Amino acid sequence: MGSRASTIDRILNAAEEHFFRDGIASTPIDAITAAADVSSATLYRAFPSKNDLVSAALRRRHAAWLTVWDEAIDRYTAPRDRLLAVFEAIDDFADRPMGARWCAFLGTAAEFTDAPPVILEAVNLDTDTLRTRLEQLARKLPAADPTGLAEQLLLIITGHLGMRLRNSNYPSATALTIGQHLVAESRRPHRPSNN
Amino acid sequence: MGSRASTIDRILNAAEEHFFRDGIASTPIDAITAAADVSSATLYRAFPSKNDLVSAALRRRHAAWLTVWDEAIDRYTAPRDRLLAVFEAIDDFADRPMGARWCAFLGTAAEFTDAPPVILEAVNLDTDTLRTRLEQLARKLPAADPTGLAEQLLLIITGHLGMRLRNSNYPSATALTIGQHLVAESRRPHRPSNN
DNA sequence: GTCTATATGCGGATAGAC
DNA sequence: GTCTATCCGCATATAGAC
Repeated sequence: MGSRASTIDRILNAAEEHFFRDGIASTPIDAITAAADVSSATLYRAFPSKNDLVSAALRRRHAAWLTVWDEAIDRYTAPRDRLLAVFEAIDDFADRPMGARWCAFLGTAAEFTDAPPVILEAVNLDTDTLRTRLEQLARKLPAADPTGLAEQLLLIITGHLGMRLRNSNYPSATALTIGQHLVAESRRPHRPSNN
Repeated sequence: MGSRASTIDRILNAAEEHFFRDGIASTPIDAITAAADVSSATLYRAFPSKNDLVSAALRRRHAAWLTVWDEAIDRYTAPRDRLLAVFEAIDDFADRPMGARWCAFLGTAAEFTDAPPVILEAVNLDTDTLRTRLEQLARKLPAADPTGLAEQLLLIITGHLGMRLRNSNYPSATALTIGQHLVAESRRPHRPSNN
């Protein structure tokens, strides 16, 4: 404390804050260098291109998200609660200083039609991790189709994040309620819908 | 047929196709003028600025969406089916020639941190119409809380559209299944969750 | 109404000194 | 490693002719 963050950390802090709040295309490199208090030459020495910087910021952010999520999961013991803790984790993550406007990964995916490989991989890593870990958690409870339940929850999470574009402080209650319904419903052995 | 579309229509066609597939910031005006086969002076005569063109394209698209949605609703008579027809309409709309990569309105909202008023209004119009009409349809069936059900469906719709960013041809089956569950569940009189 | 030509400003990236 | 200064290309928008 008191000692200044390293050059690279300052750049990544500024990148995360600006890219994922204002958008990548809308954030000139100058905004990053100014916020990090480094020259453009220094930035380009550490990160060969703007896209490389985006990728690095996404990867660091992904690691931070997994930590927050793990902490939320570990607050509970019942498998159902540990699965639904993801909604609490999303709130916790958004409350951090560098919270994105809606979702850094979806936002990045939305900005690129053909994302460069370094960026595409970082985005896909997030999706894959979400899906895989939701499925692992779903397997711990008596669900007829854990894979399907995980997919449903992934859609709900994506929907909740997307709702922030329609209303910047969208509350998480609706997503949580739907999640609870789906978990309850998942016990039944596949009743294909004509109610 | 055979007669060429009007200048304005050609511009709007090109705008819709490029803006909502490639992104607004990533689409230079030159790409629009080239596709519409007009000069930049002609475009700026019809639309004072790029933002005005974005707004006009959004408004025309919104009207087209409502038509497709109405057609889907009118294929059914049962209130439940008329409510869930929104998922069919989304598929129909995406299958059109000028289908967006995920959603023109959410995509536009994602690109602007502080959207100019003309654009913000066009985006909000879409959200408001979705919410209002879902609620009207929900009122026709025996739901304990039609407003809440409409909100849940809006979140599902947003989630389904957002999933296209994770997987460009995301099937609508998951969203429809969740929608069916929620409609079925909505008959019960508010059982707040500890199952 | 539509064109050609251009003014004007900005953004990503680099050269070269220290 | 970090700086200052700058190259180069591109994007929005306009002037003025036809």
